[in-house]
Amino acid sequence: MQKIYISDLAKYVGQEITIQGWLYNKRSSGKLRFLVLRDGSGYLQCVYFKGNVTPEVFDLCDKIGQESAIEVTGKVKAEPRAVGGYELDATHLNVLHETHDYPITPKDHGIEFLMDNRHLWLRSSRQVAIMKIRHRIVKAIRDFFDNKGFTLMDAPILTPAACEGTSTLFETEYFDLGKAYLTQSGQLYAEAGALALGKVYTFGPTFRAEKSKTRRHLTEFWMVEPEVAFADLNDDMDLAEEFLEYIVQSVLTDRAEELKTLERDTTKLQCVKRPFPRISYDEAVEILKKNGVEFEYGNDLGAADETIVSNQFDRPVMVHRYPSEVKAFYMKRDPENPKLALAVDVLAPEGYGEIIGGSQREDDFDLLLSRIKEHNLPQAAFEWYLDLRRFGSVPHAGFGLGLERTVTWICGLDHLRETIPFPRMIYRNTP
RNA sequence: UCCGCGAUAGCUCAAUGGUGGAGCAUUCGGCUGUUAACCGAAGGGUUGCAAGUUCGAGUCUUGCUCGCGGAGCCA
Repeated sequence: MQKIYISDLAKYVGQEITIQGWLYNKRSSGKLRFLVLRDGSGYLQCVYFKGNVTPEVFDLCDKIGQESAIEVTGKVKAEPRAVGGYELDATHLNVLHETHDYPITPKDHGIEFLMDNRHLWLRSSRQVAIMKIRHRIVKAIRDFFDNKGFTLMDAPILTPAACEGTSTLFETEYFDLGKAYLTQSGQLYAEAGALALGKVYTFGPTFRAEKSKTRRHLTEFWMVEPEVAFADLNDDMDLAEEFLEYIVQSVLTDRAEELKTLERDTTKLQCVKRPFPRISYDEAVEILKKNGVEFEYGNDLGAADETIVSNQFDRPVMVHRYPSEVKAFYMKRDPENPKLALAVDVLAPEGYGEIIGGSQREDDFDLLLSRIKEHNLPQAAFEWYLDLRRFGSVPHAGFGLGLERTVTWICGLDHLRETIPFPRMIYRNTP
């Protein structure tokens, strides 16, 4: 008997096949048993009619519980009444592992219970859809940069010191060398890479020990950070908007089914086409004032402020040239106004907030050194980084995109904890 | 860290200071087209922990633990 996956059913209409999977749900009506099978590639309703199967098989249908591992055999038929459009006229049922009392039932559950059972929750159709979209986004990220001649050059996860000096770091002992820290950004290493290879990107997990407790923060999250030599802030924004358009359109094209499962309003995603609006920090402050917000010039935009600004547009908006005081030490000052940093934040629409933070980097040795001193950073730890300005320094720029925030936005979720298989948050590090 | 809310059956939730219930799940029975199927029955409880007020506490008070929502910080 030919063993196939549910995703390939269309090719086997009228043929007898076997599928291995798990019992997702079960319904019955008199002499009929409807077993809904999932195999990771899709869902299939298997119909067992009492007159077509042995009494043993029919009894088994009643006996096995949700998530039992099973092997079903029968004839594939097109069936408009069934979800997915196909159905299995089943004749055999082989139980590989009988299961009872599976915790996650078809009714509602609370978030604490679901998070405690994250390892099982991942089997639910909604979580499967999110993971497939996450994977498609990761693939789009890699394809985009690979196709543009970027080299993937990953940064270390164990680092000797803070990359930015502000965020709190996870600390660990490192043999006889004292403390090491889990990286909070691969950027500084990406800069070294850009001066070696021209165009690079890092893509990996990063860690922040901030005691953030919101729907937009994880202590461990994935970030992709491109870095380009001979690029300025405008080049950086050009790259960011092309990148985001590519990601969103890839998901729209290839994960329509999953977006439907999530009941995502895709008309909002279809708007994500170049060019994106570009406004300065000053213009953003004007928008806030027009909307009656009491905003003190010089502060960073809060979550509510970001929502007001992004609600003015139907696609991501790029806010550039922030006051340098609220931005990181390595960002280059605007030559036309040294109080401003050549930074850009990309705010996702629909209130999803910042998904990208980027900048043109300070490429002048003396200015960078003075910033390091202003921020009270240990100069010795940054000597290698200063070397990048000692030897062949050139204008360069890059940005970081938070993967989980991007998945949250594209999936239309209200919390990013569902976008990573096993979220790490301030009050949770299990399972 | 700060502000607010919560913890009752395996799960989701009810219960005026006065005999702790329902739906789902489970078990049993019924139905030849179910779509979170439906109908009937049964089993299932140290009301988060500790103390206090009261004739009497799931309910009121205090402390603790755990969690949720929001803020700040950020991607």
